[in-house]
Amino acid sequence: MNAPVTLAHIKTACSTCNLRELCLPVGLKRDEVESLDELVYTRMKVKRGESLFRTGDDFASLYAIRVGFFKTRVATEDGRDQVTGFQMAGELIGIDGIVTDHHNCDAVALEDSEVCVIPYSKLEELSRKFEVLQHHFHKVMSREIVRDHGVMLLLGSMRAEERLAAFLLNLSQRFTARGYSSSDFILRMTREEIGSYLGLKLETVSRAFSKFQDDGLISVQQKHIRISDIAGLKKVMGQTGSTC
Amino acid sequence: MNAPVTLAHIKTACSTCNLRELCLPVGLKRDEVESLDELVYTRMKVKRGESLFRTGDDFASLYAIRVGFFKTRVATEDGRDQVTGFQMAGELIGIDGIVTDHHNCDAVALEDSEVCVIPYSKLEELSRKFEVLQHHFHKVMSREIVRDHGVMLLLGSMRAEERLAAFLLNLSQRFTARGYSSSDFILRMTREEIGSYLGLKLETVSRAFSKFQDDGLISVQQKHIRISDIAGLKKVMGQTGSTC
DNA sequence: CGCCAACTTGATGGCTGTCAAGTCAGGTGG
DNA sequence: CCACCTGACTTGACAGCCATCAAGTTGGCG
Repeated sequence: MNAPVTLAHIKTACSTCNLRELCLPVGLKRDEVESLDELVYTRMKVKRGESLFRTGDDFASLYAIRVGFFKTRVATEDGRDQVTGFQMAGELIGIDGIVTDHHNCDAVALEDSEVCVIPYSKLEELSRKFEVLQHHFHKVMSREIVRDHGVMLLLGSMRAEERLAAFLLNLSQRFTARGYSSSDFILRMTREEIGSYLGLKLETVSRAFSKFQDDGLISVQQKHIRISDIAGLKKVMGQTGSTC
Repeated sequence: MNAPVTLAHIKTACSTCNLRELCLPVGLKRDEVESLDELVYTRMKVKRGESLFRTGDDFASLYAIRVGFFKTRVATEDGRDQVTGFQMAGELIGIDGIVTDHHNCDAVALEDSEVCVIPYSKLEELSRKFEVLQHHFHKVMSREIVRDHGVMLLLGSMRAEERLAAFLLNLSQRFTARGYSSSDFILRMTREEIGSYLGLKLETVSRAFSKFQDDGLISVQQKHIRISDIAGLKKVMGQTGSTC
């Protein structure tokens, strides 16, 4: 009861975090999770609109999102940019920095957020000790690669409405995994950011939302989305169009 | 001279491989590279058109390309597919399989090829022993993620000619790194495969090649490409078009 | 109450997909 | 050695999807 447990320690313990079913500790046993506790020294708050890191920043840590919502984006010299992902609680960002020791994208908070700072050198060190952690970390990176390939498929071969349907279904599924409604949620990003992610202009995104609403698949009220016909959305995503 | 060195051993030693400046041993010291030798037990030949692995196959190994050229592709149930990359000598494929213990894409040889088989469990085991190997493997995965983000940028925000210019410049650079001509090479893939990778139809790819030739940037003779104006290609890639 | 960013909706145009016909190169068999 | 065949490629004509430009609406916030 009176054990010398500091507030800071409580605050940063993976073993007591309510995200442990989603975050790095996924699938680890109780004592293994406890070994992770020493991985996370600090937490950081990032206000909406602020960057957690930017392209070119020195890379030192990965970040596990504890609360909030981020987007990552890459840019070219000539001003073009592309949203490469939207990340929510329990997801890990910053892996892009390992290869060059500098970050290769920007991570921007889309709402007031909080992240666990995971010093990368510490993660490598613990990975050498704990096989399960090592394997889990490799899985996280592999999953990101597979996810990226899925986005390529979307960008390379789907039409506007198919892309948006896929996007909504993906969000829905991820909200479900976090215990939120799968059919009723608030978008944290603008039409323009959705468009950038999907390779579309904001007007096209807006039109597709309206179309889905007219077709009775969803109802849209600005950022508030309610999905009324999941099967219908899946059908939109699946239809190849004209080619037989 | 008469040391009992088996042919098999010679054949699979990273420490004597002429790709060691490109492959897993990149940046490792001599004795560290030697520790990799036990990582690679076998080599495999894959004939042109054959698959090294397919979606759904059990995952057990990564593959380092020793000779040849591959494409990887993902597909949806409804028949759509997308080439996610072209891999050449010294590059590592199969990472997509870690997350689910099953491969998540197909890897098809575009010419008669040879790969080193790297048992994944062995790689994890050695990674726990050798910090440098661990870090290097993480870098390989991180690089793949960063590369994928670049492809997303290409697919999401570039026009047909910009995409093809970027593609040619990327190939050129990778050939250079392997000691081949940067301006004169044979494409191993068809127009359709290039199109799939770039999110374009084969006719559009063909037209863009012809346009580049008319503009004096390259000369095209079926699969034989000669780049005559690298700077010109870079300019094509850089031009944002109309938006200012 | 007014301002502004975000969003919606309409009109128009262009890039690229689609369909079609023809060319080229390499390999096979007579 | 030549004719033929096939897959890959090129080129043209046309159409459709989505970008662009423009105007108006909504909702949040000072």
